[in-house]
Amino acid sequence: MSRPPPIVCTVDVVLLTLRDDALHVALLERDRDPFKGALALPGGYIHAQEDRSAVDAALRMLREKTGVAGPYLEQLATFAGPERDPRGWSVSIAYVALVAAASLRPAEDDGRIAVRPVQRLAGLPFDHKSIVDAAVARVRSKSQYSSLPAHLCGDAFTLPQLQAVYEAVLGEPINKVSFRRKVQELGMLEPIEGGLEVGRANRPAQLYRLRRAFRRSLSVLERGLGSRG
Amino acid sequence: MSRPPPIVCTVDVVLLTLRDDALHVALLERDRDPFKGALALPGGYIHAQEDRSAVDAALRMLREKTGVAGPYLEQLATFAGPERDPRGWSVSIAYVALVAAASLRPAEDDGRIAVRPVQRLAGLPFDHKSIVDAAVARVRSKSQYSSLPAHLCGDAFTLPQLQAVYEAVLGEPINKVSFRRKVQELGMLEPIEGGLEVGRANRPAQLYRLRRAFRRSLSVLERGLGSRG
DNA sequence: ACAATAGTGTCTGTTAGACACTATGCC
DNA sequence: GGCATAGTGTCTAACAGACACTATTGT
Repeated sequence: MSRPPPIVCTVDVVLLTLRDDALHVALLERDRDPFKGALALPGGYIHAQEDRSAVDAALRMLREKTGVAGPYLEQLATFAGPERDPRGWSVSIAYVALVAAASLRPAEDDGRIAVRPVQRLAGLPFDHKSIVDAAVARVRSKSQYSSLPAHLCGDAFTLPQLQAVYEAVLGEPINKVSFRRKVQELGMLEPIEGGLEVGRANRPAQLYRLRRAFRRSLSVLERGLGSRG
Repeated sequence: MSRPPPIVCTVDVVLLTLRDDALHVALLERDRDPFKGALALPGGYIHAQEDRSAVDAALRMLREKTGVAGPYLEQLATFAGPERDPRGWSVSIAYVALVAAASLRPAEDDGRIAVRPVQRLAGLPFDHKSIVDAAVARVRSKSQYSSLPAHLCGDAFTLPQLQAVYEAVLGEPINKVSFRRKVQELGMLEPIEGGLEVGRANRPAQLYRLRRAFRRSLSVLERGLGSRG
């Protein structure tokens, strides 16, 4: 009765990025059974000796398996039950991480990860499809009223670029004036002095970056973009 | 490397109710070490043989330890780390449950539970204070744009009563007209035919109940009550 | 000059809150 | 009738979206 039951406890990370105006998820080929050889979410056992927290474990998975360091990261939900893993009752603490597309290139070129669109995902082992779906839903929902999509951009970006990211995530066009009002209200950006996008045959756009305070956290609005989604 | 680490895996429930216009949490006296005798959240080990999921485990805790059956229940977050439990690295999947105050009376009268205001909580063992704080924050946040507070009411209630519940949870007065517009928009209520609140020296109020579809789920608005929180 | 996109000013429809009014019970 | 609270009509201020205009680059 007072002896802990034999429950497997893991952390899985849904690492999302934007490519070709569509959300993509980073997957790894499993190197052991069950589902050896299948593409699955980066994840693994918590190391009680090493990890100081669950977030810590998630960051370790990302670092070791995908080379990604210091991304935006938040806990998604915990998936648990006797059916989700053929080895028996298991618990997976799932996290969502967002990175700029460029951050995934090295690991992808090395063949260490595969990047797949979140639509048309099939054949994922365990309940990883459900976990990805939950992550995408969370990201879409939070994008309506927070600075979250900015974490899909690189270090410097223009407002039109940021708007395109919001539109890709939300899946609908946004009014330019409203968008800029909201970004102003969010107050998470600072202009880069003298930084302009160059090389195109039009008026260059001002470059911005995330303010230090919002590099790994969010700015949130009372009322979001008025999407009727 | 492939052997699961010795991690304790538990479920804890923050069972909230409204009393005297203030959120209260249900606590149990711990009957064993660590923290024997202290008031703590209802919780315990997942029973791999018995529980079909984490929600299932949470419902079992509630039923066995507080007598509460069929409340509104949602996953809150998972708290994990080496410090939160003196026995070592532990994982607690935390849930929030809401019930009408009357539902707690039997267990409270039997001395099986203690009901305490969520403000002025002190001396909780483990990281239970943090868990309660997170639960309260979640409830307040979600109350701004959903039918969640209705689960703190009994089976039948009037709109003025429901508004008082929202105001107690949100901690600020709400405009009557706006409130009724939002409730209408949420569409989670149905009037009880011929049901009127009686016995008071004024015009009686119409009684409502939650529509069947919303008995254990939420109705959500695009834009919430315009609180400037 | 022209093409193309960045960025802004302004108008209008929608929505939320204030206020006041009517409705209906008990005494 | 008077009191108290339920429930509604309506005005106004705030806000979001549409539109059009100006700004600034490369060619």
